[in-house]
Amino acid sequence: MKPRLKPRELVLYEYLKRRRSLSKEEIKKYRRLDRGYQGEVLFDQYLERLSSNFLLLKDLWLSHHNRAFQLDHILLFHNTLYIFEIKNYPGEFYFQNEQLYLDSGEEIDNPLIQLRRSKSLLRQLLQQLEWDIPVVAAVVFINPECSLFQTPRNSNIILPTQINRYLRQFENEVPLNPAMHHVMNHLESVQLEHSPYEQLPTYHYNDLKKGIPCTSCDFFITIVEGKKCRCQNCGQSEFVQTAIIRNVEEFMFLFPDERVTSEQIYAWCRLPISLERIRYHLKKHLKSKGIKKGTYYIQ
DNA sequence: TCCGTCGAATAGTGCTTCTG
DNA sequence: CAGAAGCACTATTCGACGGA
Repeated sequence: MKPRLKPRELVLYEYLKRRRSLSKEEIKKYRRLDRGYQGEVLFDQYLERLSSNFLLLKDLWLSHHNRAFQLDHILLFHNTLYIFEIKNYPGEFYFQNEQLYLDSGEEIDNPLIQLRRSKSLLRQLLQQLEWDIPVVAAVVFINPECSLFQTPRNSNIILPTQINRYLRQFENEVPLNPAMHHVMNHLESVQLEHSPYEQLPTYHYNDLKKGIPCTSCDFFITIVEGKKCRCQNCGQSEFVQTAIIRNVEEFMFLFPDERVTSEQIYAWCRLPISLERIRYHLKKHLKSKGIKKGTYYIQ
């Protein structure tokens, strides 16, 4: 099973939090994204235990009549599609009049409404292609510390304690209809590249702390010993080349429009090593474009 | 056009790992 | 175990740029 990729927004926050302070709003958003991602990874682990009579699509953004919708998990069985929306909320919640509230009484978005919309749009998308495939949808509250009260009956909500029992229904599935491969390939081919609702925080090169963050404690690496560099804070050591390339990837992610030159990366890594050494690794791990002055590197 | 500066390429060095 | 091969790194060379 292909590992689930972290959403771009989450990766961006992880990079930014090491290099500048986040605002309260940014911290809130970062935590929400991280929790969501952890929930999806957790559900992936449940699915890994299932037999192999199904296909799985992860993290698809689709669009039908200009209305975008996201599907965390799509499972394709013999002749049915299952879509699951994962909620990793910790704490206590209750339903009242089709609305979802925090224990404190604050109303939050009802995932059932979002799910209903996704299901409807997916079904329309399939119908347009003349695929008459039933779609089953459910919201999975995956956090073991989540309690839901007054859950509406037949509401397609799966609570943490019900997940295993729910998934057991798939154990005796008949072999997959080969046509489902076409459905999967089609859905993959029409997926949107990014979330249309993605709101990336703004940041500027000059505001970001330069250096290479340690892989285990985020402290900036300052010690180079031979081929390895070491974190002064936790002692974690890493090959200089992997640390540089890791930091180059981060630079490319943060500044996709900037050219990766040896000088640029020399300043970005801020390691006590020569510019030539940086250049050596760039040349080795990336493709160089241009000659002499102005040479830059691409993946 | 000349010349100083900057920056990339390249040849060379020393160390490690592989192989017969 | 010795020589070959590969790798990481450095010193030097060479070319481009730009100001006078």
